[in-house]
Amino acid sequence: MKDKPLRIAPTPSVRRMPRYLRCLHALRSDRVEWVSCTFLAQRLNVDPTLVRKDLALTGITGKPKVGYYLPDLITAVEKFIGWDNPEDAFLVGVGHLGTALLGFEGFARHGLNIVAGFDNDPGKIGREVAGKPVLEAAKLPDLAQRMHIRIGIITVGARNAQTVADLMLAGGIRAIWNFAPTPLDLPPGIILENEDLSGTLAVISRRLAASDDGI
Amino acid sequence: MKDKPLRIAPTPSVRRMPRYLRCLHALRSDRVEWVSCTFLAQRLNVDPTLVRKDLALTGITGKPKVGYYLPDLITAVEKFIGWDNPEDAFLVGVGHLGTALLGFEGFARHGLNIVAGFDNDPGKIGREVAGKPVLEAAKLPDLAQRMHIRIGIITVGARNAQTVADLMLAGGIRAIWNFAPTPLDLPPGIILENEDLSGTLAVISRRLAASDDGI
DNA sequence: TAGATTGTTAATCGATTAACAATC
DNA sequence: TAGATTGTTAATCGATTAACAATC
Repeated sequence: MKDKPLRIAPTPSVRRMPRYLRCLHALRSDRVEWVSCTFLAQRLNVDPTLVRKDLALTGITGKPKVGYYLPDLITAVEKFIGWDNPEDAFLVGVGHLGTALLGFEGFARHGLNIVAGFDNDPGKIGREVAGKPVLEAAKLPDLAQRMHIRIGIITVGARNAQTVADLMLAGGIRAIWNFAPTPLDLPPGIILENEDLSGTLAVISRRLAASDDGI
Repeated sequence: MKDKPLRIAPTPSVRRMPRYLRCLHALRSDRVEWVSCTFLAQRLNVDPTLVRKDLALTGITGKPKVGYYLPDLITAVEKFIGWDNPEDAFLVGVGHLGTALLGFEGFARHGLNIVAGFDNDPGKIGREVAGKPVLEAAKLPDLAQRMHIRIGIITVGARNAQTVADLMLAGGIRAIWNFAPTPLDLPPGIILENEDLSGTLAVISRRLAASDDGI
C-alpha cells in the first residue's frame, strides 16, 4: 500500500494534535464510537471549524450528522504526527533535567524512545539512569551514526550546548530538541526546536505586571 | 516618579525579549556602548523592522545613525518584562523535573525566585532541595496567602495536576506555569502557560517524516 | 423528513515584512 | 554633507473565524 506524500502542515495545527489525541484516548476509554468536531471543540475550548480543518489535515473524512469514527480518527492522528512508530533518540546532559526526561515513561507513547544518555562526568559514565546507559559524550558521533539516530536532546548548560550540537551533527543527527537557554548555530536543513523557558517566564511576568495595572 | 500604564504587547514580541537581552548582555561584556537594530537582527537572524518594533514597545528611543545606548536599552527591556524585581514562586512536585527547576540558578536573573517546593511524599517533606525547603502540599494555600505568592509551578504528573492547581487557586495564586501534560480547568483571569512538550514532540516528529518525504 | 454536522469558500484578524520619509 | 539608521505607515502573509451549501 503506497502512502500519500506528506503535505506541509501549519505548525500550530501540528502542535494541537496531541491535545486532540489525549481527548480521543479518554473517549475511547469511555467506549465512545463516534465523535464530532463540535464536541471536541467544546472540550478543548477552541473553534469547531479549526478542529475540522486540523482533522482534515490527517486525511480522515467524517460523516455529516454523526462525526468521525473514533478508532479511525485515532489512527489517522497518530499516523499524521508519526507516533505510530517511535524514533530512537540520544540525550546529552544527565543532570536533573536530563534524568527527568530519561525517566518520562510517556515519551514512548509520544513517538520518542530515548535509548541512551551521554555526559562528561566520570561519576555518571557507565551508570544507568531509568534503565538507560550513560555513555561518554565523545562516543556520541560514532554511535549515532551506527545506530542511525536522528533525534538529539540537549540538556546541558548554555556554555556547552553548541559543542554538544556539533557532536550531534557529526553523528548525522537531523533534529535537535534544545533545552539549553542559548541559540544554536546549525546548518540549514537541521530541524531545531528550542524549549524556550525564559520566553515563557517573560510572558508570565509581563502578564502579571499588566494585570496589576488593571489590564 | 510615576510609571506609564502598561500597554498590551503582542505575546510573540514579549517572548523574543529574553533573546535580545541575552545578546545585549554579551555586548555589554564586550564593552560595546551603542547597538543598532540592524546588528541585533543579523545576530538573532530576524527582520530588522521586527527588532525595531519590539524595542519600541519598551518605550526606548534610539538615535539615527548610531542606534540605542546599550545600558539604557538593557534597563528598558528588563523593566518591560518585569525582570528588574523578581517574583517569589512556589513549585509543587519535587521529582526529577521539579528538582531541576528548583536548582536552576538562572531563574533569579529571569524574574523568578522559587522560594519553596511542595510534595506529598513523606520521604521528601522536611528536606531541602537546592537550599529550598520541601513542604507538605496541604500547607500551600495558607502559606501562599500569607507570603503573597502569585506564581505557581506544577511539576507533578498529569493525574494530580488539577488537584494541585486547585490548591494554588485556594492560596490566591494568580499565574500558573504548568509542566504536566494535561489541560487545566481554571477560572477566567488566572494566567496560564503550559509547557507543551508533547506538542513540540509532534512538530519534530512530523518534520522528520516530512523531510524523509523530500519536503 | 428535519436538522445536526461535514467540508469548503470567504472574511477577519494579527503578526511580519516592505517601503520610505525624518534625522543625526 | 552623505549615508546609515530610526520611526512609521502600507502591504503581505498566514492563521483563525464566519458563512453556507452539501449530506446523511
